[in-house]
Amino acid sequence: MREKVKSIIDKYLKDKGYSLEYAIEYPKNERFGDYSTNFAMILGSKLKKNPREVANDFVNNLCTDIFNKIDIADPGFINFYIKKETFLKELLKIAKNKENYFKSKINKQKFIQVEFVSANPTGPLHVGHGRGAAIGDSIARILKFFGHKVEKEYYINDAGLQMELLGQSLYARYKQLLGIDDALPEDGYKGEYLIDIARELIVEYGENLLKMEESKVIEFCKNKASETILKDIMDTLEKFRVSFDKIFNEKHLYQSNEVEESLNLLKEKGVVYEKDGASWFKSTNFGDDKDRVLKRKNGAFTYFASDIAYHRNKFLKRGFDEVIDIWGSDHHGYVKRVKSAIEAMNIDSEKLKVILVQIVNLLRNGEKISMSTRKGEFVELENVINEVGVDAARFMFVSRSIDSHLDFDLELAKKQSNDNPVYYVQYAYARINSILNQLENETEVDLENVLNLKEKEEIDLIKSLIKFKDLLEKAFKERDPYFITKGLLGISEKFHRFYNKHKVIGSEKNIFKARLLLIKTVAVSLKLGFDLIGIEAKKRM
RNA sequence: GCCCCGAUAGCUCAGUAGGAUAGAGCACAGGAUUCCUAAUCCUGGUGCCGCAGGUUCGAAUCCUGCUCGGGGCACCA
Repeated sequence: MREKVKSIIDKYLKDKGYSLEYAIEYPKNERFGDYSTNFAMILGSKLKKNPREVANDFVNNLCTDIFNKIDIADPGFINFYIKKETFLKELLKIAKNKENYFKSKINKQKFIQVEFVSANPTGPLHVGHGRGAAIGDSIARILKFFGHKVEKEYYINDAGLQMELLGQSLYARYKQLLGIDDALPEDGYKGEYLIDIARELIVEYGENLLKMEESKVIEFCKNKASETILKDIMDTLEKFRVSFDKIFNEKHLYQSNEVEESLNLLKEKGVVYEKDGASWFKSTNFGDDKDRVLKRKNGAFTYFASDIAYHRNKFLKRGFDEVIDIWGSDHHGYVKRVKSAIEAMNIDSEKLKVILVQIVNLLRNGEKISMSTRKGEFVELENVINEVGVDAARFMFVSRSIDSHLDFDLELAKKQSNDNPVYYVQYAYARINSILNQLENETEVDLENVLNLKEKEEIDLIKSLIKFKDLLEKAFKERDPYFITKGLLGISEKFHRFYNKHKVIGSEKNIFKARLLLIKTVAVSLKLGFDLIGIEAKKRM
């Protein structure tokens, strides 16, 4: 619909030989029509002409019948009032095309990777990971819906010091349980979960591990701990309806020699130099604050080095057209250097989109829950899911724009009332199904029937569906599922209003048919939105 | 010290590539159900858009400086 209006304006501009950028918006106030544009003001100032004159010329040259009226308002807005019939025809179009109505065309299919969560298997996931998971998974669903080829990936840094510490920590716990006095390494992992794993070791192996060579047993503990924890992480994610196409290990980049190759590639490009016994990447050439170390004095590669290899692998080995990395906002200092490295390898850094997810504050009845490790249990994603349910959690996580802090109140997420937006939208869907359950056969509906819709609540509801299409497109283009929740709330609000004022069952036959079509179409639209953010379309509540 | 993000109603947030009287939910008060689920709907008002300048027909939005909050500035991951 919006495109229709836009194409009319574009055609006018083209005929006149102008090209300019302008806005078409939904006016905040209903009395300014259904759509409004500022192009006359922009063109007016360009041509040094009165915007009203420009607007008048546009209106006088118009030939289309989709509008009821067109107003020119000060200081030069053009307000379009769309005919009721135009909306009703649009409703038929949605009803006919179902989900496909909401898909706008893409120029070409791209092969896109979405990499998210990527938490090291050194401990359970916390709520911050949960937000990243909900966002990443939803983005992948949205991209797929619009026709792109998508691969979801989880990256594990299993080559570094952290995993070593994990192994040592587990071994220490194991010894402690056997009554041997041993302290956790400094900066070791203190969580309870390692004690549980240590117990499993005792059940399986008794005291036998003590007989092994120290380096071997730590290696063994490292693998045991990471495998166990990774499995727990994946279980939690599965429960959260998040799955991955691939788990990628940092180790692989060393085994396949890709870290070395990447370093050589950068050397060939002349952006690596030696200083103080270390190898440095000249990232300042690409706008970074300072140069970064790739290979340390002690001969070990930095995490950054393997990350360069990883991104080279994504673009050059696997050929993604676009890569979306979803990181916690505390990693933002990292963006510049990774992009620098990508550019140094002659890859268009625009192809890498790093999405930084803002932090989550977990609240209970408005009180902030401490994030300290002592109370660590509370902030575990697993516990949150168990407490409030997957639907509420996923909805909450994507219900604010990504770069906005999120206050997540556990009590609110559980409330079964209109405070809670999750139930508000799900309830709308359930109400529709409750009506449909009481009916038997499908009825054929045509324009003739639909023309019977004339109540304000009916037209408003249709408008909310049309707007949903714009919001989906926005979610797609901005790569932010937040806009879907916005659309779902909009449709639900209009539906509840309609429902309270008008009957479907028992209304006059033609009206009944038309309303039935209307609510079925609403159900299809809601269902689509639910699917895209991974929440359940409940038929009863 | 340098860099990034934020600051909008009592609270949580929108504000769509500068536009019309700055919006929504919650909270608060009152009302609606003989009838498709009241987890719903209707009616009420609230703002130095952090501060100060600038750009222009027009700024919450763009520019500059400042204040406050969060985060980042390793041969850690």
